[in-house]
Amino acid sequence: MTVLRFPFTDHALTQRSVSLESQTLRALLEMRELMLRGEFRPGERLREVPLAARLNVSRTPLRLVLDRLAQEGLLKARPTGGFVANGFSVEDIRDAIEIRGVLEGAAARQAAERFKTNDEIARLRACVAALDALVRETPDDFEFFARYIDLNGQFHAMVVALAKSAMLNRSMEHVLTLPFASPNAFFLTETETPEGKETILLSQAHHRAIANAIIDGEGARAESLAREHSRLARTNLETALRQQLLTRIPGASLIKFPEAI
Amino acid sequence: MTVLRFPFTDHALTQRSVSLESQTLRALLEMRELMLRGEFRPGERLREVPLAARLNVSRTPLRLVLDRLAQEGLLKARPTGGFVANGFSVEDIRDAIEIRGVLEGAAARQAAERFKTNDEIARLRACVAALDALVRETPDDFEFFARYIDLNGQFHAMVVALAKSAMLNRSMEHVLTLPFASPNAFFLTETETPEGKETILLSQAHHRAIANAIIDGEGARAESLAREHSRLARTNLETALRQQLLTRIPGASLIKFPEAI
DNA sequence: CCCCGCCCTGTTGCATGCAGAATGCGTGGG
DNA sequence: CCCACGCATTCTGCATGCAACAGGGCGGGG
Repeated sequence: MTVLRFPFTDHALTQRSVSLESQTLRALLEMRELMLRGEFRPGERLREVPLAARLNVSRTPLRLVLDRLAQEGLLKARPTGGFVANGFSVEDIRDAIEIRGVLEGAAARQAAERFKTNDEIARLRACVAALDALVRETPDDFEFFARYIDLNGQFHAMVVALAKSAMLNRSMEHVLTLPFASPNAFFLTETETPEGKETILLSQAHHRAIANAIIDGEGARAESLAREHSRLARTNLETALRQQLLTRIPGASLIKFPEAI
Repeated sequence: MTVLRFPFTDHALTQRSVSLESQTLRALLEMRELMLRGEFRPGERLREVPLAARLNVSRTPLRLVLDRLAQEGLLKARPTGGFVANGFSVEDIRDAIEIRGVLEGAAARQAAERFKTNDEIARLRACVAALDALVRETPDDFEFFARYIDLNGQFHAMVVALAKSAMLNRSMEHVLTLPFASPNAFFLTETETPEGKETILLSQAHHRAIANAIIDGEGARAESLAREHSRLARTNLETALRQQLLTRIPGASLIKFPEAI
């Protein structure tokens, strides 16, 4: 998710001319970007006035954004007012992955149990086939990365969509607001470790099996497969921890370590 | 959750003298109350100026509240701006219960798997014992109702707390912002149907079994029990539907029926 | 030397005013 | 008669100013 950067950070020139979206949305996107880039240390207090100046918005939309980020979990509201950048422990990341696994498991089961049109099945198969073809090639260039991340994200989104549960969608979105809970969070660490390639192949085997279970209506199997699939992310987390690669995952700067960094 | 009501709805008298809390919090609580009481029909557009007048706040804190309620799912932001009261189908309620079940299942399993202090175990046992004693009495008065709702809520909260996962807590809270997903949502229908008493006893049997499984470290059992436990809410939902008792659950007015009400 | 309390500055919470955009209605044309 | 277009009236998004509050530092007392 790339975010538009503006070529100026200067004076209070009327932004109306360049802003194609609302101030609030612009500020929200840019603020998320700033946080995920690690512009704020965990625990750091965020002051509205300088932030507003930095984002080129007034305090009114900024406060909306801060409130929203607090709901998403990236910020924490202080009881006395104001906000603080939130930090996440490695345990938190494990737990977030666990919850994604649980929800994806539920999604896969419901997807298996509920009615699916031929078109939906075809698109699921197509997504898996595309991933199959991609991981067989393995040209480790940027094009490959982008395509894998796209297709992997599509697959996971498709499973949730096939569950046809607006409520599940809602919960899933909520979990995924935490960047390191995303199915793609550990892709970069996968490409940089010796066992990474293996992991990607295993991951794709999971995708195939999950899709088959869904198509065949095997709910219990779909669920346990999806859960196990999410454990790959956890394995990747441990590997990344061992190899000090954690800076490669999104939102890395928000991770609090017990001792030094 | 009773909400303070103010004895005046009149002119723009400076509220500073009577408001013990922030305007935003007051407006948030009152707005939730209004929605759950059915003051807005599903799909109805909410206009800021009259609402602000009604809640005796200015538009600035009100907009924070509306934005927040939209995140919680009670409102929906229109693409062109403004908000609309959200409606929920019976399917949505089923799905929300399902997700609560899935998350509570995960909580129960993690609670079983993770370390528990003697004190925590004692408090869990005490809660179950209190519920046991309560349901054995069965004096169907208001006092009983209040106590059951309190203890039942405590039990469910305790299971989540024992999972010791801030992330799970966060997800659970998010699901529970939908009133009909709460573990207590169907209590009133339970007290009004012939099979209700039976259901309460069965529910309590579940509580006992879940607690034992957690204490004994039987994760898989705890999970499947907790899931099955949530199915009681679904059964209650179907019963309530058959007997037209759906108006007794919180947020009833937000339910959209295919045909007439 | 340490702790408690007061004052002062910086910061947040909120109200309000303004400008631009949406929506609904009326009118005219097909 | 129906549809489309334009205008007027809201309504929302946002900036700004003000007042109260927090919290940090300094001074005085124990």
